[in-house]
Amino acid sequence: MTNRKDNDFLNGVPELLILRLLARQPMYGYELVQTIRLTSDDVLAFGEGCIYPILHRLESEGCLASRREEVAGRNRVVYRLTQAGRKRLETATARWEGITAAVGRLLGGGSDGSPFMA
Amino acid sequence: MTNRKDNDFLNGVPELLILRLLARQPMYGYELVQTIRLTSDDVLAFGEGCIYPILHRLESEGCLASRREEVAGRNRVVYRLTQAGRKRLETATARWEGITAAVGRLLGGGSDGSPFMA
DNA sequence: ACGAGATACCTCGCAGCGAGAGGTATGCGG
DNA sequence: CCGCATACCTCTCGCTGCGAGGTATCTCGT
Repeated sequence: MTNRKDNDFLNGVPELLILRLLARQPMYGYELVQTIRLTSDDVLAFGEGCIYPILHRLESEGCLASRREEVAGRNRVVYRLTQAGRKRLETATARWEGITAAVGRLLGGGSDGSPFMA
Repeated sequence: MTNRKDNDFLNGVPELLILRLLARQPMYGYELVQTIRLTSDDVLAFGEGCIYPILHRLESEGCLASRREEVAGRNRVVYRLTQAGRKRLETATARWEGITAAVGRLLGGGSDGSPFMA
């Protein structure tokens, strides 16, 4: 109401996290959503409408493989990382680290002025 | 070619960096663009079409104050942070740190499984 | 027995933001 | 004198995450 958005502020991050979590162990969509929300203490709270499309896209790109599982009459689609997915995770991680490092440099940057027209 | 985009991957970050740089010292738009690009070794390279609108918006929101400067026949609009801007910088910084911390936790997270359905 | 809520999957449309192209003007170096 | 760097600006496009909406089953409290 007061503010248009409350938590936004990211980009490509959902994909990175999905990749990373699936590298650790196979999981299903709903579990990923909860895990991200719980582990981050609600700082990161991607809706299912954000996660599922990414899952489908990553699978169609060969980064994930899925397998249906029947647990207590409930249908789960469990995803695991493929080799291509592992590769994708590496580049995504590197990118993220590069960005946070750069932002950190700008943020923490000493009292010295800008390198432009020094 | 291969990939549609080469460097995207952020959100709200430009605003944060502008705020932070202006907290250090007053600067003009073009200088901000160059400083961010140079300091980050081209990792972060926001175009002018990204920076100027943010500058205008932040000023209209009272976070920045501008002053025209005539240097060698060249017109510069120098911005400085207001008190409100300082406040905004604080919350934006806190937000960014919260997010990177959360992502780091997810990324580095030990071998222990998800806290969901432990 | 029944309804609410959690589990589990899915899709669609909106809105915000950054990217990039395009546009103006001046000063300086080759 | 042409082009590049400086310096400002605006507009449109496309991507992506958000929220709302939709289905179905199982469980727990009442």
